[in-house]
Amino acid sequence: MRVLSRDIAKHIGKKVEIQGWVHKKRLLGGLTFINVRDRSGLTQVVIQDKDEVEKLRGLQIGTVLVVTGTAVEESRAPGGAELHDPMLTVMTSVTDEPPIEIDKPLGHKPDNLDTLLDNRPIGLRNLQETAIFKVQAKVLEAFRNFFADNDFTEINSPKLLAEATEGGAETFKLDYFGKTATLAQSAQFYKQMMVGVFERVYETNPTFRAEPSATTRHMTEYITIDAEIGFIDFEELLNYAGNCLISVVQAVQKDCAAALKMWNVPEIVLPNVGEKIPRLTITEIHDKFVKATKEDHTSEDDLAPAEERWVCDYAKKNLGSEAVLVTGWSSQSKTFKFYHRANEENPELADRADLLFRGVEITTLSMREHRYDRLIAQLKANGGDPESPGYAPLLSVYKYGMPPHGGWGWGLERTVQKLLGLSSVKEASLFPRDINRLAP
RNA sequence: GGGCCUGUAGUGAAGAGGCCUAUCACGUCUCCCUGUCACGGAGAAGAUCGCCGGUUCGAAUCCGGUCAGGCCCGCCA
Repeated sequence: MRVLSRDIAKHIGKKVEIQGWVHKKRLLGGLTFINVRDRSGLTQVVIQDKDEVEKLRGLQIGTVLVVTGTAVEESRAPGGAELHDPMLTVMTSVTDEPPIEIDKPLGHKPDNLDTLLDNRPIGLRNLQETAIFKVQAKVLEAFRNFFADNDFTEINSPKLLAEATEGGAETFKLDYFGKTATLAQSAQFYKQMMVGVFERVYETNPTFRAEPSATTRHMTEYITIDAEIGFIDFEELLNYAGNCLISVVQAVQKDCAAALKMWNVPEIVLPNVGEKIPRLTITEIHDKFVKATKEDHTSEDDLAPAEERWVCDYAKKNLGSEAVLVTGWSSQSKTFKFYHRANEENPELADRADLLFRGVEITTLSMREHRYDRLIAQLKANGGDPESPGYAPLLSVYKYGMPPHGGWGWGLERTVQKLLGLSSVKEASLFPRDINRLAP
């Protein structure tokens, strides 16, 4: 009966069997320590019998073992317990040394990112790398909990589409039995349609962008946490997003303390649950940024990357939050998409915001235009054809009754990147895809 | 797409015209070591310095090209 490393301390004095990978060997002559890795962590095994040690001769880290031994309480052992008088059985022997070290932190210098990613299948066994994806899993779990608590239904929309319609990002095209298909650049239209069915929906799926972006925050495939909420106003939408971020961060702080420590994450400065994420308009940020840096972006209708970094730092120092909701977007610029809704009192502005966290945009949220006639007018003004098969299914739901609604697209990897202070978003993806990487 | 930068054993780094027959650390191999946890000690193997060409008496080092990456900007989330 297999016992996991995390449960060794519950079996003190008993003979137990563990199964896992050799993670580290330390030979001290008459005494040998090995660490055996399983899904719950490491077990220290103390070997004194020379014949047992000999079984490991020539075998490398990664060798898969069955070890039976006596669980012993030992204050000098990591975790307070270890296995004594072990009997080793090699399940899978490994004679090749790993191409990348797995028993100590790997370098994350940008210059060496390529090596790190080329060796991903093995490098991810490094516990520091594993921790990134434990955090990612926790983030996803926290999102799901947030959505469940708020009565959302999880959906999965198709990623193979007939044509690109949303506008904005470039799409990937591929052969589809002689026709051209595109990979979904977002779940936008489908989640909007599903508001007419479920009111509140979300999905956590990949999305594909054929943008030639070569930066530390872009990938061609990434996971978005897409949410869409019916019967909501802009103010409520902003609060939903803010509360969602806070609850996700708190879940990570509560359950991933070891990972945060491993990555030397400084204290995360955010408001408490129920309090509001600070809001600043684009204009306010432009003005403050000019004063602080003499760098002028006041004529632009979007924030420059340097402004995004600066304003999060500013808010951390002055507003008690490393997250900022950026409002005050123009409804007259190309940042305004045809399905966005202009503000009722000030039609020059859009009911739209970006959520910035630790210097990067992690979420875009907006209210959608739900009034059929206005939506058609906005689409036409944008050059779109309401009769085209790309728009007709979406438009039909507005014809047959949609409430005011809004939602967001939230970048999972960016969130994890910023949570752990990783230098590139690619480090927060198991197998990242970018402009020049398609493997592994 | 534009600008700037990098490429040296499996991994990470040093070397910036001759001291290079290329140095160090980790890893690997052999030996010693009974409380290690980035164990320690002694020794060994492992690199035609990304590739092609040029300058030079002499190139890891300078120049040109090329390939592979990175960072910032643009685009975009």
